[in-house]
Amino acid sequence: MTMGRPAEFDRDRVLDAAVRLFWRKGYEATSLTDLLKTMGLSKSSLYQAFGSKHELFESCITRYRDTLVADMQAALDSAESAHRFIEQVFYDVAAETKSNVTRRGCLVMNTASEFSQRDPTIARRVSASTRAFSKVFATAVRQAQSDGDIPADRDPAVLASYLVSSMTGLRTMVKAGASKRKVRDIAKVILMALD
Amino acid sequence: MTMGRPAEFDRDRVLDAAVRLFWRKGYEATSLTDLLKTMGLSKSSLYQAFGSKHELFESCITRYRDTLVADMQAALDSAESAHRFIEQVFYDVAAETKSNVTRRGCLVMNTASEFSQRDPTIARRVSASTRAFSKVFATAVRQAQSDGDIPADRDPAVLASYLVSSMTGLRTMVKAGASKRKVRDIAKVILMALD
DNA sequence: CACAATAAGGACCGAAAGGTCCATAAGTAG
DNA sequence: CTACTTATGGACCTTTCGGTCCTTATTGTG
Repeated sequence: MTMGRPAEFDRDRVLDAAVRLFWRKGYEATSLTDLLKTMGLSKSSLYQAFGSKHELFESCITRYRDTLVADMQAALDSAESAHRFIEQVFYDVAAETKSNVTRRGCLVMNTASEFSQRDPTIARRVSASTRAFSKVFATAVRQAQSDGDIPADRDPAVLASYLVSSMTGLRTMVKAGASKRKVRDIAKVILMALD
Repeated sequence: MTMGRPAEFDRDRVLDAAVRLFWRKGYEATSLTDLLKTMGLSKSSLYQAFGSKHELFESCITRYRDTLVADMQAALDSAESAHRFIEQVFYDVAAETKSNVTRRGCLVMNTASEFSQRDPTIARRVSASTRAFSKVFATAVRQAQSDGDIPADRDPAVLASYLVSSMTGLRTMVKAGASKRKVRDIAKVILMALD
């Protein structure tokens, strides 16, 4: 079996570039030309490696989800406490207010908002990703409960969903132009639900 | 001064049709052809009456905001209490779970998510609309405070922003495929912040 | 009735969309 | 070195995009 010519690009690297682009501009507003330029490859390469714009997008959602879940898990593991981790996640959103680069919400929830409705394939991925995020939060909540930072009688799954929902809302507020101050005030109220 | 031929369509009627379409599909995914069909008018009429797709969208945002604010205000006025009004607004979101027609979030926040970033004109409208929604909530909070249903020491403006943020998150959860049960559970946690 | 003013229909436009295809380049395995 | 396999670049294609413009229809006004 012969191997043929090897690709000149690293799949994950160019996928990350595509993720960033979709993340910033959404699916519809991102053109093939945009993608080609950002990913630094030719049309043939893109189609051969990823199939189509739509399939590329699906791969991006998956990659984004895997990366984010891993990052969250790592942050949780290295946090001084699970409760502190949850707090930090929300206060970090306030930082997104300033920087232009990060004022883009969450790719998964942006996608839910943009066209989860019209596209069953995407809908399934969005739903799966939401569950994955929720799972990390649920772990954090349970941990915080055994630390005594969250009342033991609260349902971890419900609180986790609440955190995902609140996170989504807060990041959308950032996109809507809320000030750092306002974001922090809202975060404070959100976190009160854990007491 | 002569008057010329009168338009065959009612401006607000066709605007409402456009609102519904943009609301469901977003800006980019809505084509002129879509709009023409839904609004039931010819290309010339649309351009003459609304200028361009972009200007039409701006008009839609404004119309949506005015309608929604009026509806909210009316619901608040006719509610048995301000606190009950707030509760109802959130539990109503759970109803959006089933019906296909209303699984579309809030046009303003969808817009914030879709392309508020890239478009200063839209960003200003989104921000203004967010403030308008917040204002209604703030009124409700103050009213509920004087009713004794919300502690008097809470900041009405902050709570109002929190409600807008939470509302946005919750409606996005619906779009992401959350079940009615889950939406109601989250709503319950959200409302706890008012106690 | 004639004129002015506006609406409506639809042909038309350039640009850009996503996608295909083919010739050529560049590797690997024998 | 040859044969085979895959990658790459770019020409090309169809469709649709938002938008313009000109003609024709329809109304109010004097």
